[in-house]
Order: sequence, then structure tokens, then C-alpha cells
Amino acid sequence: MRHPDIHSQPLSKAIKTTRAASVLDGYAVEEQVGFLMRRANQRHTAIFLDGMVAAELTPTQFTALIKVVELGRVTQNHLGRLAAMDPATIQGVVRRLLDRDLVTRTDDPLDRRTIVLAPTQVGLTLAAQAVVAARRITEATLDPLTPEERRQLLSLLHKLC
Amino acid sequence: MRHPDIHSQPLSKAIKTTRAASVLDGYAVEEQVGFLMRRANQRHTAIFLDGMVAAELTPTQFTALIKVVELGRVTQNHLGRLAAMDPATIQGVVRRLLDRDLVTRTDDPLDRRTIVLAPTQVGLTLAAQAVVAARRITEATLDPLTPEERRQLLSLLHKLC
DNA sequence: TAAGGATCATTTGCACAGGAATGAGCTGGC
DNA sequence: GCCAGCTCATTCCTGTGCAAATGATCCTTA
Repeated sequence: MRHPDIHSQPLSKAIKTTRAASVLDGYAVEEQVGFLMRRANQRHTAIFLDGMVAAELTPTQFTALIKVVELGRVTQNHLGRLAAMDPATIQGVVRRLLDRDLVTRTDDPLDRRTIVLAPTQVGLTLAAQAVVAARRITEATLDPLTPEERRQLLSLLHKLC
Repeated sequence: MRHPDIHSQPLSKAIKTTRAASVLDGYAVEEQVGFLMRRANQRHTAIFLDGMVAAELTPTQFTALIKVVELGRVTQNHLGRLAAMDPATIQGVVRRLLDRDLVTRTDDPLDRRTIVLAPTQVGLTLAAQAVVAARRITEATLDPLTPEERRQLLSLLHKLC
């Protein structure tokens, strides 16, 4: 039996298995905090988009709109910082809100670099609807948790930011 | 008092303030689970990219590579399900791994629809380095938490997926 | 007041993320 | 054995997310 081909397949498989085990050394990617946060975020985003179909707002658009309503008048960069979006990101988000006439942009005569954003009447009305939907979305997202667990989660997430 | 223009400015401001408060009705977007998860994810992603500069892998590329190494051979769709990425997303991720010769793609003669992916030697070597970096990344991400809090967080995230 | 450094907004480029549509191929039930 | 319905991979589209570069403007300080 000079060519034991019948054993070559299991043998190479055994080697490959050993290699994978030694390479990974017990590392389980689906148990890592990053993987779990990405998945939890995916689930939340799906719930959000489903619960916000009437308002047709994405999570970032909703956040930006709410902050504009809350502040009344705010520059674009400042809004970005409050909403946790960098200038390149907030630019696109604001453009989409402008396209839908949910906010207005005016020049600031005191600082010609900046743009001042403010909510429109349409934006205020939509924000009111959206907040109602958002409360349901938060509830649906946290549905698998008990009240005590919800408090724990929010507290832990705060510590991570 | 048919034209109380002298009061219109403060009055409209008062109305606007009232409106914002009544529109939002106590809703604080930065205290919502979605906002906090987005921020926590942003922080983790920044830590990840910083800690993975040597391997030049994004979180999704890392996850996909690790699963390919772990399984040895896997179809692209199956990999996507394990790595929590839809077909449109996993396609681009796998393409970038192929471009860097970290994985190979072969046809499956038994099912001509599917693509079978397997790690290359380069991929195995890089995966070994990347796992070392990933352990440090997880540690850095969870650094603000005590060991007990870390267990709580992972447990809570599991319940949300 | 002139210069240097900071800030604001924009653009480009790359990488996820998912919905929708498409074409190829497989499979189960009749 | 055939067809309906499923799965697999791809493409297109819209939308985040961030780094880097740019130009305009502001501000501080010498």
C-alpha cells in the first residue's frame, strides 16, 4: 500500500483542525462584547425602522431632529457633537432633513462659517409623532429584560461611553 | 389689544419653548437604549480599529476571518449567518478577504450555486496575530467595568439578541 | 494689525448595513 | 419527470460612520 490515499483526507483534516484550534486558542468571537453589541444594535435598528415606518426616520435622522426641536436653534457642528456624529456624517443627515422640510438652515451674520438649523412646523409635528413611536421602540427593544435588568443595562452602557 | 406686536417676539419664543417641551414631553434621546448602544459601539469600533492597525482588519472582516479559520470550509451564505451579516454585506467582506489572499474560494461540485471558502496559510497566520490583538481590544473596551459588571453586560446583551 | 492656529462646513474615499430585484441552481410534492 | 418554491450569490440603492483634505472664516497673540 504505497499510496494510502484512503487516509489522506482524514489526516489533513486532523491537521487543519489542530491548526484552527491552536490559531484561535479558545477564542470564541460570538462571545465577545463587540460581536454581541453589533448584534444587539442590529436587532434594535430593525425594531426602530419597523416602528418608525410612518415617520420614515432612521435612528440618526430621528436623533438629529429631536435635538433640533429640543434646542430650537443650533449650528450644524454643535448638533453633530450632541447627536454623536462627526461633521461628515451630520452633513448628510441634515441634508436629508432639509430635503423633507423638517428643518430650516439660515446663515448666522455673527459667524459666517456656521449654519443655524431650526425646526419647521412640519418638523415639530413629525417629531411629536416620532417620539410616541420611539417610546414603543425602546419598550420593544428592552422587552426581553426585567425592569431591574433594564436599569443595569443603561447604567453599564453609560459607563462604556 | 388687536395688534400686540410689542409682545410678539417673546410670546412666539415662549410658544416655541412650550412647543418643544410639549412635543418632546420629557423624552431624552441621549438616555435611550438605542442612542447609548450606538455610542458604546462607536467607542468599541474606535478601540478595535486602533488595536487592529497591524492586522488591518475591520470588526466584520475579523469576525468573518475567524469563523472561516474555525470552520475550515464554509459556504459564503452560511458564513454570513454565523457572522451575523446579510448576503449583500458578507459578499463585500469576503471580497476584501479574497483580495488580500486571506481566504480562498472554490466551487462546490455538489451544489453549483454555492461558493466554498477556506483559510489560506497567510489567513491562518494573520488570524493568530489578530486574536492576540482582539483579546486586548475586548479588555480595553470593558476596562471601565468591574469583572462582575462585565459578566452582567455580556449576559444582558445575550438576552437582547 | 498681521500671522498662526483654531473652528466650521464640505467633499472624497472606503467600509459596513440592509432592502429589493435578479438569475442560476436545487428540491420536494404531485 | 416536472414544476413551484426555495436557496445561493450578486448587484443596485440608500444610509450611516470615519479619516483626510480643502477653503472660508474667526480668534488670539505678539
